[in-house]
Amino acid sequence: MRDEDLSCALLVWYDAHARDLPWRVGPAARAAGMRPDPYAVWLSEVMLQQTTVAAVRDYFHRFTRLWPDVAALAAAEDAQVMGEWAGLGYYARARNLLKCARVVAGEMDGRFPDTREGLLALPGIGPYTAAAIAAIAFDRPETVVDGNVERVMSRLFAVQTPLPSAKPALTALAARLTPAQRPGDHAQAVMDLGATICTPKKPACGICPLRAPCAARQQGIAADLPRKTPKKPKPTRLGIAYIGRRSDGAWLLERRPEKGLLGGMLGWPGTGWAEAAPAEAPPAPANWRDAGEEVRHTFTHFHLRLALRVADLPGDCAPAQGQFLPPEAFRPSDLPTVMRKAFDLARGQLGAR
DNA sequence: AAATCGTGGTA
DNA sequence: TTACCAAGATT
Repeated sequence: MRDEDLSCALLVWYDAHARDLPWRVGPAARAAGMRPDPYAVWLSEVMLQQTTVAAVRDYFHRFTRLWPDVAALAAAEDAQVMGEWAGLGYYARARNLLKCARVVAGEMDGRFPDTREGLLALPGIGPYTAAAIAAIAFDRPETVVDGNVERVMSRLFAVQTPLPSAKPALTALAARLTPAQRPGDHAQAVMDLGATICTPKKPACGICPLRAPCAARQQGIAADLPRKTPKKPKPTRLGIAYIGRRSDGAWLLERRPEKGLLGGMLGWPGTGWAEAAPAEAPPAPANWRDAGEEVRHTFTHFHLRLALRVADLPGDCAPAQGQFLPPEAFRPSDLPTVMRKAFDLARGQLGAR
């Protein structure tokens, strides 16, 4: 089957089966001349980096309600944006989101660049996101390669080379299929196919619009592709966090440094996290007691077992680490997940107030 | 260019 | 319980 016929079959399928997503202008509306808002496309694409649609939906709604356009986001307080991003992970995305919004609002009159090259120069926009915004928001014939596209291409052409080595070859195959007409819909069609039909574990080849030309299906190896080089095992690291509450109800928290894990987010003061057992390092003198239960949490490249200490702190407490935030100045939902888990356990130990 | 950087759902 | 996986970017 010719490449043109493949992409045509894909668009026919997309016209009938496109997912209804909050940030998307569907194929029918698109054909009627509707255009997606580049701000919404950018925001959704950044949120969707290594993140599922299900997890992004509510965050996208909250962000667009709080900040309807790039100028509003650019004017937001850093702490509020980081708090709204909390729980979504990969917090460098939120820091770069703000940087990018401020460049676009401050130096580009609030308009996003409409080319892949222009977009690529902005913070937090890499090869995938630049191509996605250019194709989806501006209908540029750019080739979008994410995990879905890699999977679909590796199966369609039965590429046996394992990822990530196979990435250039898969990109070339995806480029071959990118049509001059409706490249934005094409990009979304491949990703929808990968997300709903050509899934990682049990692909639904029986209802796939590309089942006839698919080389992996012909060979009966669709579910085995793409091959991937094995990952390194995750070590376990240990740490201690100190959750203190002052007599007026204020919590002792710290703003983590911009760089590194959970950068820019709120957290509980404590030890570093290492494979060796940590020594006690209370942020203020007090009667710290063991919370009894530890937090177990898995990050991208290590497991964490976080022991918890809790204490009631005096009104004149002068901590060496962190700062007191009154309860009305922060919500548990402002904390990254590992810190919120710690809060949930410790709050029970400290009792009501 | 290999390592770093989160989280929740799923099998 | 563990491991894998999801619309990757940055250094």
